[in-house]
This record gives sequence, structure tokens and C-alpha cells, in this order.
Amino acid sequence: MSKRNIDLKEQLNNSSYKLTGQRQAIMDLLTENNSEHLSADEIYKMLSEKNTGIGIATVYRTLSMLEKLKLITKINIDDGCVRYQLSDPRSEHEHHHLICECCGCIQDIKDDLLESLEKQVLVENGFHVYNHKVKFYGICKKCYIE
Amino acid sequence: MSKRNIDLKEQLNNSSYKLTGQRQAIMDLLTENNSEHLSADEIYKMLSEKNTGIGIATVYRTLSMLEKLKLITKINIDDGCVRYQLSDPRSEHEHHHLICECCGCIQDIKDDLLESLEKQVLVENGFHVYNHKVKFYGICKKCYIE
DNA sequence: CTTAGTGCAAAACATTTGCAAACCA
DNA sequence: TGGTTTGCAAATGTTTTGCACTAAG
Repeated sequence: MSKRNIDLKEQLNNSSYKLTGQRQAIMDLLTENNSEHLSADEIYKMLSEKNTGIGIATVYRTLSMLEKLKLITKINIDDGCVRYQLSDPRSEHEHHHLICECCGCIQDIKDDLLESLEKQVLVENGFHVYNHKVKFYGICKKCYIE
Repeated sequence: MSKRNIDLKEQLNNSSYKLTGQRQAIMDLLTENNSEHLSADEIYKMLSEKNTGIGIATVYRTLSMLEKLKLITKINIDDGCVRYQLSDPRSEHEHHHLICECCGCIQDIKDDLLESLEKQVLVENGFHVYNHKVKFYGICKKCYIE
């Protein structure tokens, strides 16, 4: 059992949620495939292949709960469904995403370089920024070379 | 008729689309309510109140066409539907959005201050950025004061 | 035990599509 | 007139919900 799964159990207990096999299985899947940015349907299909008998409603309810606990984060790349990624426990801010318009791959960059921009937003707009989501669209290294 | 509507007619002719009353009405609505970031359903309901008889399918088809022509731009604030905004003809890049988690308002900021970050992304990840979408979440001036 | 969690099926939305009728160029 | 465009309704795809059953604490 990985370190991250122990976190799950603690988090659920702290929030008076129960640890069930289904929730564990979904969290495991997200942990093992974090770079895939899985959607609810993809998770459901992967669990079905393992004959876990977990229903699609449970997948949606679990993802919603995990997001409420800030263990995972929504990402939306306008492909018709919401995708999820483990939250970065070291950062209050989210990953930034590089979305390749050629092959559709999604890379993460973890830099948090928007602080000066956020300060400017506060000064110019009086808007207090707590979080941001940044997506860069372009061509990834692999596609660019080929 | 506003300057922007003349642009629409030109754009449609240039792309061998026909200018119809429905397309004009939808573009007018978007122009008059640009700061509202309207969704397809909101546009449909507003047109229905005016008894224009425009169908929801036409709204979706028109929005899709206008986006293809780069006259409008999708924005997604994870509220269950896609919203649209007039493209800024002076900028190849999109508006950034300030989304208030208190009152739900969406403000635009037009600054294009991510260029140094994009350069860094190219150097560190070999990713060629063509466009970006940035959303800042926080508390707007009005909510912060009240 | 007792309440929260689950699977199933139906419902609810957002969006897309097929098609005959209407309309622009 | 002839090919687009439209409205309608049906279809699609994603997500949510009601409910009886199950299981965690």
C-alpha cells in the first residue's frame, strides 16, 4: 500500500467518511495513473475490466467527494468530459497543463510563476486571487520534431 | 447597426456562409451582453423571450460556426456548460478571467503577461505555446468589501 | 446496530444529428 | 433555382438522483 493511500484513510476518517473498497480502488487507480488525467468513464471502464462490479454512479460520487476533500483536482480540456488529477500536496496552487493540439497529450508543469501577475491583478482590479488554472495550447516536443 | 455587426457580415461572406436573421440575432445578443459570458441555453432563452422562434440547435450551430471563424471564444468555468465571449480582435491571445468564488461574477483582464512564462515552458519542456487560457479564482473587490 | 455507501435504472442536462421545410444569394 | 440553413424531434453522451439493499464503524 502506497503512502498516498494511507493519506486517503486518514483524510476520510478526519472528515467522517467511511473507507470502502470502492473508494480505495478508485484512489488507487488515480494514484497509479496520475499522468493519464482520467475521466469518470475511463475509471469506470478500467474498474469494470478488473471485475470489481463498481457502478458508474459510485465513480462520480467518489470523485466528487475526493475533490471536496481537495485530494484530487478537476481539469477541463474541452474534450467533452471532466478529468482528474491528484492534488499536489506541496502546493496550494494547481499544476499548469501543456495541451498538445497535435497528439492531444497533456503534460504537467509544476512551476508557480504567476505570483507577480496575481499581485498586479490585485492592484489593478482589486481582485484577491486564491487559486488559478492555466492551460497552454501548442505543439509538444515530440510532435514538433516529427 | 454596430461596427461589430458589419464585421460579421464581412466575415460570413469571406467564408461563404450566408448571413441569416438568426445568425445576426445571435451575434447581436453576444455583442450587447459580452460581459455576461452567455451560454447556449441562456442565448436560446433570451431569444425565446423576444419571440424570435429560433431553435436551440441553431444556437449551437451558430456558436460553433462563430468559434470556427474565431469571432467568439469558448470559456469554461466548470459550471456545467460552455460559455462564450467575443474574441478580442487586437490580440491573438485570449482574455484572462477573474472568477469570484463568492458571487460567481466573471471579470476580464486583457493583459498578456505570460510571455516570459511561455518562453520558459519552451526552454524547459520543448513545448511550443500557441495560446493559453488562464483563470484566477478568488474574491472580487465588491465581495471583499462587503 | 445504525447510518452511510452502493448498484441499478431512470432522470436530468447539455449537445448533436437526421430530415423535411424554408430561405438566402 | 439550388444549395444552405433552419426548426423540430429524436438521439447521444455525461452526470445526477431515487430507492432498496449492503456494509463499515
